[in-house]
Amino acid sequence: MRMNEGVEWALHSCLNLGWLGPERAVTAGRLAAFYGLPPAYLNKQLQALARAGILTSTSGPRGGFRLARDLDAITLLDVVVAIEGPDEAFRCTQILRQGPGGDPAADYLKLCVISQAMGRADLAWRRELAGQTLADIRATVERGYPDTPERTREWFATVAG
Amino acid sequence: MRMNEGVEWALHSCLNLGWLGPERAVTAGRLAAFYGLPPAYLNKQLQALARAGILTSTSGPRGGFRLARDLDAITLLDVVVAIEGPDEAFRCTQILRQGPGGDPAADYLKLCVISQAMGRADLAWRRELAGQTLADIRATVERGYPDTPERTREWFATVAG
DNA sequence: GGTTCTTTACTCGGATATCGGCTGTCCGAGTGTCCTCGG
DNA sequence: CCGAGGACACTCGGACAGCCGATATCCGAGTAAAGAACC
Repeated sequence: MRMNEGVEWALHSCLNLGWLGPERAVTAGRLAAFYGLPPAYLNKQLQALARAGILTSTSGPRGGFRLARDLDAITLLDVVVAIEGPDEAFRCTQILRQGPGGDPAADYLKLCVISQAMGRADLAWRRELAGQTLADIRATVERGYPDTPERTREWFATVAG
Repeated sequence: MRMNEGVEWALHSCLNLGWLGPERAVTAGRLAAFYGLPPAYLNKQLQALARAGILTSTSGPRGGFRLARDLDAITLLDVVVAIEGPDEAFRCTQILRQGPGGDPAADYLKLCVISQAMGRADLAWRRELAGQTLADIRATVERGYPDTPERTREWFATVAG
């Protein structure tokens, strides 16, 4: 049960986009170079964010990605779902159907007590993720490392891309 | 981010072992036949439960698996960790080290705000899993389906294995 | 000089290889049982 | 009849393939900008 590595990249990239502001679009290559990530693969993740409506993408020269809305309207869950998909980790395969006394027509996703319990745990996880926005993260970072926004802007302004 | 299918099998098998009682050991083949699962693969999962101290295993004729302790001392988290391993789903790769201003010696597992936030979500998930024992599950099942214990015992007693 | 058209270079987007881990299977080590043989 | 020894069959345990999804890469469609040509 390993989460897609792109989730981490996407979260950090969204934060960076937040510090850079929505004026300019930033290419996947620039965002990848910031952390030394494979550009084409990060591009794939950013595409997923665009499909989910978290980013907007523009092609051509001076194109790239920018935030579709402010960071306080983007939760951690939004990003995770955009990359990982909406399915929960535990998937009940309804093996009770195969057992003695099992009803092939029953919906054990709802009936199976184990499925319910695992669903509650998944819900607690999602609730925690949905309770934190990227603006919260940004605020915490800026409180602990006040020069991060300026350094980030500087890097994207000076380093050739 | 898909959970190992063996977790579902392990949970259901532990419940069945709880209904059958600790007097007799039950073979992986019998437990697998109950749901029509591949016997050798279920055996692999049960081995993991034995390594984790949830089950005890005995070889030879009249051997098999039995519960190492009562169901009220086995949480859902115990079973999940036994099958999936102790690592959490989100693994911070500390990409901040590679970025400008990154400290190669810093422990970003603790410092990175994103890592902290994802860790909190994982903790909420684990807390929910640890808060429910298999005895709770058993009680809920018996409340909704009172004849399940007897039917299960009957099946294991009558069906040849 | 201004406007329009063409060329150009750049970026996203999806299609295409490659790799690791879950899924599934098989055979050997160990062990309890049953039978046989001897006392 | 009773006990000891041995053969046997059964089960776990770990070692060995197969397959699917994540990882990583590449090339084409579309586009905005820059330059050239024309008015």
